[in-house]
Amino acid sequence: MSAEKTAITPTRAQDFPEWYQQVIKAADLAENSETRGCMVIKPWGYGIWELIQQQLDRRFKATGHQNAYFPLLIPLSYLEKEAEHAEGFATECAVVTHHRLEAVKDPVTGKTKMIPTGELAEPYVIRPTSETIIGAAFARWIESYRDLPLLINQWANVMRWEMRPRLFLRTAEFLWQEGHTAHETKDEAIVETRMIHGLYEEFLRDHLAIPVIPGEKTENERFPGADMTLTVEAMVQDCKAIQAGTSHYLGQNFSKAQNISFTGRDGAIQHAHTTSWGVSTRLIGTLIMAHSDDDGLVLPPRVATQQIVIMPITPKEDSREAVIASCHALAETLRHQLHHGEPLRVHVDVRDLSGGVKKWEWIKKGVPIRIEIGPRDIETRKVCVQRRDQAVAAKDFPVKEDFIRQATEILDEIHQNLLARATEFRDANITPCDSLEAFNSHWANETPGWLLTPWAGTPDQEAEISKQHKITIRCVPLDTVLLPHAGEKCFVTGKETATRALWGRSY
RNA sequence: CGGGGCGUAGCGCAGUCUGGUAGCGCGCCUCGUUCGGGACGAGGAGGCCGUGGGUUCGAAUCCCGCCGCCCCGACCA
Repeated sequence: MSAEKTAITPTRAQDFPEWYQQVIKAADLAENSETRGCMVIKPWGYGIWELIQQQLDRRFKATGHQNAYFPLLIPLSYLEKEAEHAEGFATECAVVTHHRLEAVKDPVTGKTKMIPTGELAEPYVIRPTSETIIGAAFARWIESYRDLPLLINQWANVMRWEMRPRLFLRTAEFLWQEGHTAHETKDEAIVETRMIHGLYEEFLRDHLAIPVIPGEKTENERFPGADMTLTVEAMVQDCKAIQAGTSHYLGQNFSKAQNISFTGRDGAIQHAHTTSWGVSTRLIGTLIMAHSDDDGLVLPPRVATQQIVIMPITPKEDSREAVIASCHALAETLRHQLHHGEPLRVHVDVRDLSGGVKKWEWIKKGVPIRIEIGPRDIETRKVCVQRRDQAVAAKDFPVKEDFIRQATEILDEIHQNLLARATEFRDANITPCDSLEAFNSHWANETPGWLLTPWAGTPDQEAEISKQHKITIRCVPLDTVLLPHAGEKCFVTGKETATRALWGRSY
């Protein structure tokens, strides 16, 4: 076996999209289902989502939001109320038109067919997002300025009839959270929109170890019906951009269309200012592409379904029981430790498989720390520690008690290493650019990084450049983001400008 | 939704041109030898060849419809 052999074929460099699919398969995260464009999320993948959910939910609650649940099916007429918004979704919705199935037996073949009957007077749309149905509820619930702000979040599935699905990144049905809030004033609504934007940025950084560029979408790229769309843009290992989360200020557009109004402090009827914001199972696709390597998945510790896997090494029958007991005892001790407020997630793999097979399985699944304990380790009171952020062959043999003490620190160290690695990669692949010529030639590269340019162009100019190079303005980065400067004059119009646009290919 | 490719065992594929009711590798199960390591040997299980129809004595193979998947576009909150 050659030293270069990788657990995943092809490698990232050989065929990135195929590598991505193979990582998902090797880590047993998800698979395509019989239902078009939809995936089955398997336990190892769903566990990641549950952790994302729990940790984000805690942050939403801490910032004053409450969870609620709204119907999956939205009356068609609700979408008709908000024209601009509805146009943005119209072509990709699944529509429910019947409410009964009738079993009909074919007299010739004897086979039973199910025929939809009972056509609905008004069809329902399977929610592509819930602005309209939640807005209708808000219209009922809000009467006075005293009812504001109304801060609601929903964990749900939504459906968009995607033409080109990709596991986790773009599936027809996906899981997400959608926050919907209503406020008395524009300022308050914008504070909310920005607060959530910041929350997403921190979550990506501190929980998923993904450094993002926070910024605002241009008018062309905005959510249909929004006055302002904020985004967090992640760069993955083929230098493409992934919009990892968005937060929208919807102005009074939706509240006027849906009559979300209230009596103000001055007694006058006013329309509320609303926001909406969300992240989805796409985060899982983003973290796979951001961190994984040619041996498979690499999980950031805070969202690892299991953080530590202990593998008993039992070469001799007479010491077998003692080794396994020792592994369980260590696991139990570790489970009593807290890592960012949560008990360590530790698994003992007692399956009767050869050690090498087990070890590689957990490498491919991306477990942050692997522990091996054999008869010799019991005698020396040491444990064999291997880390997913280090070379496969790298091993450390600390005294067991020392490891127990250091376990949570090692997890944090792994997190920091992943974040540092991803940040370094991102920064190396963002280039300042203020010349049209350099800009145009840049996109001929095989995996072009992002360009940061001074920008004062029109939406039409933006659209033309986008089409020409198959790129988009990912965002206009926030002032607080420190990126290298590239002159003061727009690379297209030559006008002086303080605005910087970040261009790139995206998923 | 346009252009191309493909549906045969859990996975990857051969067989299709030149019809004669299925084969290889990996995986899986059993036994044995191994084993601080992605082991080896022997034996075994598993498929109405995507689906509906047609041609034929006979169809994985030929013809027509449908469904699904993959790649490239268009679309993508």
